[in-house]
Amino acid sequence: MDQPYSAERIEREAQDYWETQQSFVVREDPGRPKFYCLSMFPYPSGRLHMGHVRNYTLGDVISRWRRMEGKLVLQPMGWDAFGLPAENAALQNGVPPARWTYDNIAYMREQLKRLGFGYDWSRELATCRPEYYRWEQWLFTRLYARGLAYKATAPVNWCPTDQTVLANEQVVDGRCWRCDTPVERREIPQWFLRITAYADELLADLERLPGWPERVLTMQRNWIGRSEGAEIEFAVDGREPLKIFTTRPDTLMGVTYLAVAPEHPLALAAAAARPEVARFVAASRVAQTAEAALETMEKHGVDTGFFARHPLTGRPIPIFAANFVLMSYGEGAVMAVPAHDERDHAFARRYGLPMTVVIVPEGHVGATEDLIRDAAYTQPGVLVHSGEFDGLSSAVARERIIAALAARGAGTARTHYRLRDWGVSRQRYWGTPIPIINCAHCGAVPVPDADLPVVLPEDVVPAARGGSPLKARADFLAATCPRCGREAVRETDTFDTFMESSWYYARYCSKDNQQAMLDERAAYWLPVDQYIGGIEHAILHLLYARFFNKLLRDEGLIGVDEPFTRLLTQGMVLKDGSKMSKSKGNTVDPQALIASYGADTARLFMMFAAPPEQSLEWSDEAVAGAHRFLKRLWALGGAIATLGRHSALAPDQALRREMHRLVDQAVRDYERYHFNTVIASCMSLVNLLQRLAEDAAVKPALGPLAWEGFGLVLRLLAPIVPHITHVLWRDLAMGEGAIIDAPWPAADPAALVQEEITIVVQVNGRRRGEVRVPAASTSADVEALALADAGVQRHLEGRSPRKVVVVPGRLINIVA
RNA sequence: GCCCGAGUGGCGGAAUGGUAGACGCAAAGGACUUAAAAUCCUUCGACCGCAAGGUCGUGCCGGUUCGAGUCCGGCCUCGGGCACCA
Repeated sequence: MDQPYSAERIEREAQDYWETQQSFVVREDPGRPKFYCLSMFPYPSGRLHMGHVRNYTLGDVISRWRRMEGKLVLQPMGWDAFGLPAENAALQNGVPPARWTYDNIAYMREQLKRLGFGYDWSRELATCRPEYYRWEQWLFTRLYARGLAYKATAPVNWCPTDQTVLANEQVVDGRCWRCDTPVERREIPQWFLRITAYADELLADLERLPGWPERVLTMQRNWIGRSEGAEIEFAVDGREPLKIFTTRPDTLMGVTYLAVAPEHPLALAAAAARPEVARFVAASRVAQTAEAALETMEKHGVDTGFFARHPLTGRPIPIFAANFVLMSYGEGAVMAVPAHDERDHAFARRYGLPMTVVIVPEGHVGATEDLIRDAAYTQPGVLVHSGEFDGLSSAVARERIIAALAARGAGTARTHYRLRDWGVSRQRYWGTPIPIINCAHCGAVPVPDADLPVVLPEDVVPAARGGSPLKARADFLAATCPRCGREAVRETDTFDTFMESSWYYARYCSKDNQQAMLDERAAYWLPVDQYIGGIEHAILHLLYARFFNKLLRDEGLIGVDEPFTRLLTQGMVLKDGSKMSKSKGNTVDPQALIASYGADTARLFMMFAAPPEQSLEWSDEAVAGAHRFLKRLWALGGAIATLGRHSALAPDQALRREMHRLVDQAVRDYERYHFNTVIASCMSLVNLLQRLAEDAAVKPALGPLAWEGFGLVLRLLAPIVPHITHVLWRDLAMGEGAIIDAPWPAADPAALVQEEITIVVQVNGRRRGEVRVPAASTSADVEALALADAGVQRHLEGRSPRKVVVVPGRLINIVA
């Protein structure tokens, strides 16, 4: 401790201690309160980035803090190891995705260890290992048996030059990122999980997640998008009727056309007869699948020449083919009410289609056409031009119109979800093989349990063109139909990587079990008490994980309804105001930070620079500032060591009160997860203790107070900067064991008692002074003192108070 | 286009509807030093004033309230998500 602060030495000593003591390896103990703290596992991209450092520091701070509070803490770590970047890397350097991934994991594991995170490494898992994904395959076959997995067609981005499916990310401005060819939309058969069967429960259970940020709950609610409406059948002369869904059955009498997808049988039939429809259908193939692209593209259409019959009036309604209608959503057809829907309005204008106003605001006078001159009228209102429904409100009309449809067998009330079933097929190599054998006679047959896992060959280097390399692997492809025993071929599609990340939180509990997916240990640890990750996962990952939890529950594998009790969504790490990214060239490598300042400085900076949920602006100067604080803390330890530890004299009460006030503040801020203000309080404590240590040289009675304060601040800082506090605690012999096992501190309530307090005095809401009053003063006492104040009298300018508002213990406002 | 957030000193940020700017960074001045670095001390929202003190100030416009950074309505800008990046 006489030596200057050396992060490298200190951090090695602390980490050696945790390693030899196996400090973070945990076993279930039903007699103790458990705390499962989980950070979203990383994709092994090669090196940690600042977002990881922030995420994992937050998780580690919470874990260590709960442990000091007396909880049995599980904090595991693993690797979300399947995914597209490994294939992209393979294209660049010819290394198999497996090799690249395992090398990355090895490097990043060392980085995590160097940062001092308290993980139970005995539970480490990588999702690309057969012993992990075999259970995912097993679960899929169970879901298939229960009808929760099924096959249907869905659109993909297709590059006609490379003859391959592109991810949305690989489509740039509507073109292939490699060869610049305009991307086409293709409908191909794919596997789906029936998440919509759980839509109601996924929506309802959001109410049972008070530990989640409100904005995430709102986003999920909107994403699921439950809406009440009607399913309506429009008869088509000489063809199958069209089934459509609408949330606005009250506008039914205003329907002036229908629109079908370009791939719809009706559009294809029209294309055979009319060249302009054929041209339109062909042109519509050049399109993307992303919703953002779909919503912002030019809306085009063409008259198919077919007519539908209005279900109530029998009036003929023209049917258009339109590029914004997708075949795979619903029935591939929509009804259009241009007077009351923005998109229909714009489309009708473009093609000179009629608009009929059927809803007007209550009390509307004048021509109804004026209502929709510039835009559709989308609010509810009163019905007009709707025959027998005229004069009804939108709400009543919905019921009546649905009843009228039902009476004719042409429609029914229906609940609809924006949420769509989850397409889990990927036409890629580096993923979990879908455990299906395609037999010419029996169709898609699930692989029997005894034949699982279906192992992905790891010696493959994928190519840019031509789709999955598994199609060229005879050893992988060849299979025998489990049902009829004839020759068959294995499914070559792999799972969406969101599948693996949807249940890893449970597998950590039973990681070594080769006989079952999960066991009783999962029952002990689940649910996760605290989950921590980026806000960018607010919808997809978190919704899929919630869905999987319910699937696992319904398979009898776990007992809880929701996987994550509390959720912390951390903000991004920015530099110069924007997200760090290779393309922007504004990245800062955490490795350099660790090398020059050490893990504690990195952790301290990350926790101090912003509250967890906000974005964090990178600053080299602020990092240096964090390091400076650690040097001061170290030097303070040296100064404290020279002071007397015991004294018969009473400590300075005012100083002790200030000390415990700061401790109290820090403890409260831990509860709120405001680690930046925890650190602010600790800095104030260190400032106070520095002055105190100087004064103690001449006033020995201050020695014990300095020791007390230092013991408190070390423990408050221990979760954030565990290395330096470990060594200082040990070298100053602050307690029996290591600081990681020391009890969590609390402010001494006796020290916090004040005899006199300061009350702020306002006149008409503006601060005009303050008065010192005994802590036990009544409102009347405070008012009398405030009114006697010279400054108050001056600002009253002779007026008498009309009203006096007293906030006990804080403030008095005199209104004159 | 749709859904969800965020905007406070030169900078990061603090503030259960109750003293706006805690804590830190940067900057300026000073101490120590032959000098520099390191360290320590002081000042630090804008404007008026010698001072006491006062006025203005939390993206913009409006509202609720004794009192609004905080609540409500409308805008602007930036960020996240939009189902095949993870």
